[in-house]
This record gives sequence, C-alpha cells and structure tokens, in this order.
Amino acid sequence: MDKEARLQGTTPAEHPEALRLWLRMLTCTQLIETRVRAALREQFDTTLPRFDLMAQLERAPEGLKMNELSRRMMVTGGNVTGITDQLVSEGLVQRLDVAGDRRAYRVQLTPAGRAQFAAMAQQHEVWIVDAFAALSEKEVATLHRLLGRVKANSQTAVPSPPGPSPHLSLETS
Amino acid sequence: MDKEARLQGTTPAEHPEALRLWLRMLTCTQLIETRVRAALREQFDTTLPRFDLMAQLERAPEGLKMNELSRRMMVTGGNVTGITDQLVSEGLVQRLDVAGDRRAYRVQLTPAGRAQFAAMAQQHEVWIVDAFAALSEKEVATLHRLLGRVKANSQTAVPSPPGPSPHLSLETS
DNA sequence: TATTGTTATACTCTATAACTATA
DNA sequence: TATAGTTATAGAGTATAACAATA
Repeated sequence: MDKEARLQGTTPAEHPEALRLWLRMLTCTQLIETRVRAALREQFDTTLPRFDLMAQLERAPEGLKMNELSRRMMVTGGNVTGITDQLVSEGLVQRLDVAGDRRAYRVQLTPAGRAQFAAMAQQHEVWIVDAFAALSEKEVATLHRLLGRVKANSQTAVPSPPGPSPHLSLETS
Repeated sequence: MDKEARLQGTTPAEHPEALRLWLRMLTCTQLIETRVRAALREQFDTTLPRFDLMAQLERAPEGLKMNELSRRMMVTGGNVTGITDQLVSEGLVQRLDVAGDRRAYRVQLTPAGRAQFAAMAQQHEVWIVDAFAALSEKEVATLHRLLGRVKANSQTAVPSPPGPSPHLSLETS
C-alpha cells in the first residue's frame, strides 16, 4: 500500500476527492520532475533553473534584462545573477550593454548556447511525451483544459504578493 | 503573457500538447504547494516534511520504525532522524522501544501530536478543497483517474532505483 | 556480516538584505 | 530618491558516507 492508499483507505469520509486528487497530482509531478532533473544532470550536466533561464532566452532572441529574467523565472534577482554567471563562464550566454542605461544589460544566448539548448529541448520533449504516453491526445487535452481552470483559480484566489514566489519556470499563460 | 504562453505561443509545432500539459501541471502544483508551505509555516509554525511525517504516524496508531518512515516519506534516513528529533523536542512524537530488537524503536504521535495534527489536517483539507474549487466533482474524478494512469506509467517506465527519491509525501497507491 | 539508526557534511534552490553604480 | 544589478548570508530540503550498537 503506498502513501495515497494509506492516507485514504481507512477513512474515506475524512478525505474528499479533492484531497485524493492533490496527493496524486503531487506524486505525478514529483516523479516526472525528479527524472527531468536527473536526466538534465546526467546527459547535459545542467540543472532545471539553468535550463529554465536558457528557455526564457530562447524565446527572446534579442535577449532579456536581469529583472525580466527574474520576473519570468519567478525567482529573486540574486539567483539570476548566479545562474547567469555560470552560463557566461561556459560561453552559453553573454551580457550585452543596453544603449541608454549603463546600469542594465541584455542577457542573450550565444550561438553555442542556442545549439546546446536545442539539443536539451529536444530531449526534454521526449522525456515529457514519454511521461504522458499513457494518455490519448484527447485525454491530454482534457487534462490541460481542467488544469487551466485550477491554475486560473489559484492565481486569482489570492492577490498574491508582488514578488516572485517559487519557480514556476517555463509556464507563462 | 506568462511562461506558458511565451513558451508555446510562437512555435506550436515544436511544443506538442504533452509539453503544454506538463508546464501547466507544474505551475498548478507549485502554486498550490507554495501556499500550503506558507500556510503551514504561518498558522502552525511547521514545514511540509514535518506535516508529512505526522501524517504517516497518524495512519499508524501503533507507530512506525525509522526505516518505515524513511521508505514511506521517500527520503533517506538521516533526514528522518532530524525531523523526528525536532518533533520529539516539541512533545509531538515519542520514541518507544521495540520488544526484541534493541536497535530499533517505534515512533508514535503523542496525544499532543495527535491533537495538533488533527487541527493541521482540517486546515490542510480546506486549502486543498479551495485549490480545486473551480472543478465539479465529476471533473475532479476525471483528473484523478487520468493522473492515475500517468502515475502508473511513470512508476513502471523505469525500474527505479531501490533507494528513496525526492519526497512523494503522503501518496501511497 | 548485515541491519538500525545517528552524525557529519555537502549540495541545490531559494529568500532577504546590504551594497555599488547609475538614473 | 529610485532603479539595475551584485554580493553575502541564511534557510529548507535533500543526499552520501562513515560510524556505533545490535542482530
């Protein structure tokens, strides 16, 4: 009997369906995320935040300022500095001056960075497609639609502090 | 435009539905988990792993051995020792000798621990029910069923190392 | 020898706050 | 003053490995 069963089995009345759903969703997410992190480490010697930062830059060919990266990755500025430093030292991204504001600059993928990201993104897609291989296209669409409502509800339920909250990496809508 | 939109919007062909679903699911999970962690901290001055440990013990009135806790929480033993130490020092759990094996003992909720867990679990349920309030009962059931297939697929896809992988807390089936 | 549990250590990921340089 | 970015530090949460006591 696994956790879900232990927590639900004997006292169904105390654990409404929403709670069962949450535990299952948490398990699924963690199973997939753990594998993605491990695979990024093993195959590309990188981490999820680094992959996330490069994914943001790949979407913005002209580059992004640090505060834009911070907002989109939903982490505070100090972290972005650290990740960027690593990627710069490996030649995957570069810092370019912003005309008219000498405090800021754009962070941009280098050609090497674009090449590496393309390879990672291709693999990443395979991992994810595999993870949901048990579902039909229609079922995937249904899940996506229902979770869209959950997401909207979670984002509006609380005014939510202006600052970044834990990494919502890669999601934008 | 949030992360999901940025990552999908301009190149739909490169991002199959499974990838869109994964990003959305990750966002939902993180939104909810972040709120649960913050609320546990604010209202009960505790953490998710501590809540998890107590939830395991609440399911096992006779108590659990450290290695059973480690396996169920899916974290390594050293972590369980640390969390247990904290809870013991606060009088929420106790270590009891196991007859016939002087190396081991059972960890059990104290009456104070049971009382506090009951209060936390009640609140926790409210937070979770709220998080999924946008869905009907039928839709919740649909999500639960579809994610059950995803979970089964993820658990069987890889033989999975015998050791614990990141916390799958609370889920059992 | 194998198992139970503890200790020590390190790593990832994140936040906060003080700081520098520029606006 | 306010903003862009950096640095330093702290904390949660986890893993690995060496260890002691018992089986």
